[in-house]
Amino acid sequence: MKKQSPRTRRHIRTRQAILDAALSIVHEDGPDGLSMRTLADRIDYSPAGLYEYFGSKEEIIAEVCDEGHRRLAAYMLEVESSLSSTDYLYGIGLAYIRFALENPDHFLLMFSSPQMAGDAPEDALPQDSESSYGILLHGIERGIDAGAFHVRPGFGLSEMGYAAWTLVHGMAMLRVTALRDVPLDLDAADHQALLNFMRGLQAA
Amino acid sequence: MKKQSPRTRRHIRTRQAILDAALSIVHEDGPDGLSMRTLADRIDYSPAGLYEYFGSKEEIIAEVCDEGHRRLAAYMLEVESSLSSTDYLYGIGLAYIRFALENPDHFLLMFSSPQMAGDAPEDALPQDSESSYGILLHGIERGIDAGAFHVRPGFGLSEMGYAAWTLVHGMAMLRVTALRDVPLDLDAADHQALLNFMRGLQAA
DNA sequence: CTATAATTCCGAACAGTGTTCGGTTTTGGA
DNA sequence: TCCAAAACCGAACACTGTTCGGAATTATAG
Repeated sequence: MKKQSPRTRRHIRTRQAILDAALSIVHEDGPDGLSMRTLADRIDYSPAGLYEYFGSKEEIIAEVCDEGHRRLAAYMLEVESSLSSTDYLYGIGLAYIRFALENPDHFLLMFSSPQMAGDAPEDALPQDSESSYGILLHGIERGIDAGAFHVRPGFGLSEMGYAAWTLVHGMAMLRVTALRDVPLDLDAADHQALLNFMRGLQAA
Repeated sequence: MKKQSPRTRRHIRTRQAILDAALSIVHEDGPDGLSMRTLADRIDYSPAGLYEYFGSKEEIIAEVCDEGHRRLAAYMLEVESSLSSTDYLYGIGLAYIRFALENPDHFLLMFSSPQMAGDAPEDALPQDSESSYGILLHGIERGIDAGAFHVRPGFGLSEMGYAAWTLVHGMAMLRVTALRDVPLDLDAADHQALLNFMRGLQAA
């Protein structure tokens, strides 16, 4: 399992250049600005040449989405783990929303299409500690272990994680779609919604 | 303000036929199946003829989205208003999700694009009792008036409405995108998430 | 009833899209 | 050195939304 030949090395390099250019275009001009021709132009290739590296445009977009999920997870990993369990979970939620607000087109691309999203749902949601959902689950687990969150029949870690995910996802999604340009203090509203969520977790 | 001439009557009739056909195509083949040519074919028109009734494809889609919001509101209006305030609000949330699950493509079309959605956000969200959000607000107001939901500083009707909307929207959105085809009992998870939300509202 | 004007409708075309194919050049290994 | 594989591109195909010119239809005014 050594290094590859210079050819395959260039291959993966230009492959990455394609993905980088695709991501740039999405961030600059939105998903509609991403065409095989503009993409090829940016890296001085012919449109046909791209098909030497990807089977279709959808494949490229799928990889852009994967990168998005990695970055989303990175946002969530930035939260200080020294915080109290409630503050920590609160920070996780804010990080999710912040990623959406700072990368609206990327976020929309990741979660607007029925497929996308690297979900390998065998019989459960991805619990690996490097995926965004896994990090979220970890935050809740901390609260449970600390006795801050109250587990009850039918409402354990999984259900709490689902509830938290849907809440922050709904806030993020609405703020980049229907509530874009609404002149209200949605940060404050998010704050209150998260507090209310945790009140439910803490209730005896 | 009498009836119109037979010409304008035909005009609005074919106009409606276009919208009906567009909605059918979205439901049958998804948004990608909706092209000006397939749309024109279905009502025995030429593609160019459509531009006598709509300025662009986007205009047509915008009206399809408007119709979607009306139908979403209709789902929520079906909830028995004789229920207790908590059961009523619970039903409202389920109706929102049910609409998304039964009309995934239509729902995605309504909430995937940054613009869309008939949001006239002057300085607040639409509170009219015929919009989906207005109905949701009404459900929460009932709980407040009945003393079931506890108002606190910074967390009044508006904030509760926002929190409820984002929660059900997140559940609906994820279930038609990332969580599509996940073999889990998400209905049960939705149930628990809604219960947890209300626990927060009820907490003293 | 007859001109005239407005509306309705379509064929054809334009610029753009993703993708495929054939052929040419470049490269790596035997 | 020779050959095969990989890389790359020009041209084309089928599709998209949209525009334009003209023809057919319909309503209105004289």
